[in-house]
Amino acid sequence: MTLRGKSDPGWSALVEEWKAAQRRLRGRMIITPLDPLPRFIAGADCAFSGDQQTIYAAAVVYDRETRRVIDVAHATRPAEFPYIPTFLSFREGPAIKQAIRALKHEFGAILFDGQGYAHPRRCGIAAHLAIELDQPGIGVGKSRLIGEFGTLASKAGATAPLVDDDEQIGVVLRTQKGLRPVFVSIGHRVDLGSAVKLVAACCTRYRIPEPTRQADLAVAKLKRASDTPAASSRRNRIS
DNA sequence: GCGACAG
DNA sequence: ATCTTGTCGC
Repeated sequence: MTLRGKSDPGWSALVEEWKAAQRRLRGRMIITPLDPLPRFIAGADCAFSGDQQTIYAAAVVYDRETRRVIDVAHATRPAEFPYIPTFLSFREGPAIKQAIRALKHEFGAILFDGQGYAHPRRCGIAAHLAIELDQPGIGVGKSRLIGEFGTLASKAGATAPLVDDDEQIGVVLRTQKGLRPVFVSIGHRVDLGSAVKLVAACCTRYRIPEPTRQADLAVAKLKRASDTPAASSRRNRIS
């Protein structure tokens, strides 16, 4: 990217290009039940180096039967796109896709950290990446991007529809009693009912479903190992 | 014009 | 996302 800020002439033209790309991807979205719910679920997440110049991504494959992570893959790339609300996938997408493609074990669906359909153009990061990878994908956001929702019970499993412009775009799901809910929306090759069931089925004792949580833990380790002063010194053979 | 705004 | 330990509250 050459233009760096909203004050640069041509910024709005770039924004329109990005929006057009999202609308094209949205046109390729396939909505269908995921049945039966797959046993092996991939999860992906990313983190940034202290100077913000490097993006670390991790992907895992989680076995719902044994409740264990059976595969982990990493990717490290330069961060070349800024964080702009509604364009998150342009920033994190390349690294996350690379990590997912590096997985060796098969999986039947991917859980992403962020919205899928629950996006202004119905193409959040989960939809964007799942469509490009042409794999079943689901968005699991820790907070809301758009949409309104009512009060939901405080017990685990409580849900409320997430609505935007008179359309249901997702489900607000409380995964643990008394904890803040997560925002579930479809990405690709799933329907909302299947998405919510799968996310709920991937939850153990934490707010975040295991595939995504394990990916978060994995990327934290990667970051620690490559972004730490001590680690850098060791790599450079300094004592 | 004034907020809101995934990670 | 990231800066950051203990601490107040259900």
